[in-house]
Amino acid sequence: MSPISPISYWLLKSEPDVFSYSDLERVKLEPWNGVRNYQARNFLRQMKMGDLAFFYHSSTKIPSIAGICQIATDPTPDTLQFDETSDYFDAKSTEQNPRWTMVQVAPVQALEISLTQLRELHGLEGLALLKKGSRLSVLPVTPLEWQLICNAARAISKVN
DNA sequence: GCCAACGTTGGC
DNA sequence: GCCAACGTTGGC
Repeated sequence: MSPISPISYWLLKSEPDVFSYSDLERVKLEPWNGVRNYQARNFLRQMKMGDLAFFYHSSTKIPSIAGICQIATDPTPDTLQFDETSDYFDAKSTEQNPRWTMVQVAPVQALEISLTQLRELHGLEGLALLKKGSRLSVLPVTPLEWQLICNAARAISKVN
């Protein structure tokens, strides 16, 4: 009776100096909070528990996808928006009408492919990550793009 | 460290 | 509602 909805795919950016994929493997579960951009927030709100995401390392020597993680919860209000001591506090947010959203993420597996290698693939022309000037920290990936990237990353890791 | 691109803020 | 000024992001 309950139709199984297909999972969706995403990409999450993180600066590895702040929080890396290996940090996620260590802690096992991490709240993806502090997102304060409406477009990124709207994507967070579309996530469902069980969705998969690439974990992308930005602002680092070799910007890369570093692993796959799973969206481990449905979206909930970002607790930091209510915390007056947090940099992410938002005085305009109320418990009744929260403005910002978070999910929790869990590691699935390490998977490496650099931004340069991604740019060399054909079929990623629509991927927001590769668009000039794109600064979105949470963005959707189509099933085709997902498969293409996973296949390419595995082919690369066999060569190395 | 530079700088292009983008988002936000605030005066008008 | 416009837009200049400013702050941030993130690749290079």
